[in-house]
Amino acid sequence: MNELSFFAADATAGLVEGLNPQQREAVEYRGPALLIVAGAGSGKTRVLTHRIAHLLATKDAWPSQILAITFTNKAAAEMRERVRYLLGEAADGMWLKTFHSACVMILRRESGRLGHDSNFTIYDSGDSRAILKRLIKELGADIHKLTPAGVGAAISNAKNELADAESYARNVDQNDPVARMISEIFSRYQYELRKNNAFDFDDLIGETVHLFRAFPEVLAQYQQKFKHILVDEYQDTNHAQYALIRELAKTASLTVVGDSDQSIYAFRGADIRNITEFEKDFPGAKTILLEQNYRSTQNILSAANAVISNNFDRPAKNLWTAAGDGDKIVGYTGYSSHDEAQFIADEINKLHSKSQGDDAIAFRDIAVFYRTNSQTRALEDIFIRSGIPYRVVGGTKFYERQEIKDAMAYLVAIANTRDDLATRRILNVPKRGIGDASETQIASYAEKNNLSVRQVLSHVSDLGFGPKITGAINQFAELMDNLEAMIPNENVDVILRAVLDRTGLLESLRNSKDPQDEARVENLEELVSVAREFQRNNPEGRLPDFLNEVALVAAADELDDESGTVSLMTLHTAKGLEYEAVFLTGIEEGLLPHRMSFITPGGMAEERRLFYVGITRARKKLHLSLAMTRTTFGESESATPSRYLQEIPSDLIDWRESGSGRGMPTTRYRASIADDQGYGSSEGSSGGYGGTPSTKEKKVWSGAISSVRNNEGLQLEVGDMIEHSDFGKGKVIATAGEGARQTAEIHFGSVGTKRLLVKVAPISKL
DNA sequence: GGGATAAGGCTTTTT
DNA sequence: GCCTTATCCC
Repeated sequence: MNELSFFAADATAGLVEGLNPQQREAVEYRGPALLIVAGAGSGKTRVLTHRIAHLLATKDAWPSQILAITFTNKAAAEMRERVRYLLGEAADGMWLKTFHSACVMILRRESGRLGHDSNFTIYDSGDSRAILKRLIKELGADIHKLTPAGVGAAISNAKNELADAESYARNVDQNDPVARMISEIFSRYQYELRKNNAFDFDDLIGETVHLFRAFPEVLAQYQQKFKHILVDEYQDTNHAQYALIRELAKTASLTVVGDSDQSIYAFRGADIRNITEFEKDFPGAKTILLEQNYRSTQNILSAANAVISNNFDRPAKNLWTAAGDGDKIVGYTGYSSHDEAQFIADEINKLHSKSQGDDAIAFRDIAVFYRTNSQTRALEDIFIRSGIPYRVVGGTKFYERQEIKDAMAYLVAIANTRDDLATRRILNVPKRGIGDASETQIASYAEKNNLSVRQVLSHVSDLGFGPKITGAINQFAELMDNLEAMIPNENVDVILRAVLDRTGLLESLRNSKDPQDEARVENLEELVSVAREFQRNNPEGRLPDFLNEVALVAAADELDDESGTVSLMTLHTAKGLEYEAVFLTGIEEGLLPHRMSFITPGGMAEERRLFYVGITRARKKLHLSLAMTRTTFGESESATPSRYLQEIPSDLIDWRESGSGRGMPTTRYRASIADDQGYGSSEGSSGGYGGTPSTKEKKVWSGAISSVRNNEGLQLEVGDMIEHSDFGKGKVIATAGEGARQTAEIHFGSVGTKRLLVKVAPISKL
């Protein structure tokens, strides 16, 4: 149906054509507050885009008066595209952004009031961790067993609750030395951010709220601007985001869309009460339920409903579909994660094969989900071997690669000269003879004289370095000045090119013997294309704009709909997406639910929602798989099926036989977990399968699957001949210790004599 | 200053 | 099993 033609006939009728009554009401309703409870697959994106288009078509709002918040940049771009299609023209001036990018926009304009320059840097978690690591070391906080990740989480949680370092300190038990240490680190961390002219992810939201509260005239400006505010995935907003919306929506009409059953970001501060208590929060709010699912077959929905109904304390809700039952869900239990992966690869090949005729599913319509990123290893191994084209979405991200971070650090350092973190990162990259000692000296001079590291570079004569180092520093300072001078006039890709060429970054990689460096060169070329692409899309964009965009890319943003590859991603990344065929992997106790959730209040319910999100991503084919043994830490441990599996009515699942002839969790196993709803009480319960594979079978598998370097059991004696993967043949001349701790002194001829830990050394006995 | 090697630590999920 | 750090040596 061509919605455009309806629009031509009547400005608004076409916008509700083909919608069900609830959807239609959600599009047409006008009032101060509207909550759209949108079950999985109930067409909420459609409703949201049609509502925006409807607001514009009825002249209830100008584009510039609309603020719509989505979870990812990709969702925002998609929504803009769809609104444009519906209206037949671009709705320019509309703010269609993520929370973070909307806040960046505001902060860039108003940063002066907060003591920042408008060219501030956005620190990602890696940057934060680097600062925290240094502070922990400086303060000797490691004696309290404080880790950068741990302190970072504490600070992040505080910021999500809108606490700053001072208020955090006030609320801390002063008799608790650990708590006092954390609040000290918090305060110094915040000082570092300010000094470097930087915000971390949480600050983007929190500081915007603080800005609005400290400067009512600024808030008033934005309140006047936005007449309609729409927020997607409202169940995953945290307190800071809630407060932001609350401030802005005081004078505007607010629409929120969400589903409390899909709230999966509690660990990031998401507060499910934001949505469950919306009606209390905004008296007179209208609530509309979307319960008809247009995505999945009945079997898939029934499984999803059955699972989620085990969460108590949730508003009753039942998704239904007019589509038929469809195929049964396929279950599979493998010996090992590699066996599981092999099953998935085989199934994917079947689904994709031409023998399926018109039902053949394209690779891009197939997705594999998992709980933790480390699960990709086995999947990738097997997919490569099976020749299945795949793409890992998220995970070790492009921008987290060392060479990319180095190149980006140059760009950041010239865009924001106050950013010492960036400047210090590249001071000696590539190697130019400014080592650790010199760097520390420069940094402490900066600290003493209240200068940025960059400024110190031009005081080099005061530092008393020898001529060699002085020369290197001067050269570096001049290079940075020249690059910086390019910013106002040159395109981003040109500046990046100059960074790569003039700093010697590319050259040092090209001359390197490390084979990995070849890939790094390619990655840097890829970065240049990214910059070029950015410049094409944003002809007016300057370097700081590019840095913004790059800092805020989300995992799901990388998805390329056109690619002919299977997508691999975490369950968290999968939120909001849908596929013809879905594989849910590692449905085991300890993985889903994850063992960390056993000790987290509400963890079991949140993990169940995660499972629910995964199930509801599937349109036609759903596969649930697990492994009997899983390798963590290189140790192979036996795994038990997830308690969530037995929440699915057994007639919905067709358990395929595994290699052992035992495909499904047995009755005995089921009985053992049947009444287990507590937190973690099943850990250690041995239930297991009708019988775990024999030791022999296990050995065969672990041998077949891995290139594990583990010489356990290998005992060496003086006089033995061995071969080492790097040093070649050698002769044992002495040994010490026993078992796993045995060491051996081995003479390798011309290479010399080495002392090695027998268990882990890459050696074999001849 | 810089490279190589071995010991130690660690994994939940992300903007 | 993989990544970061500590230590040794050139």
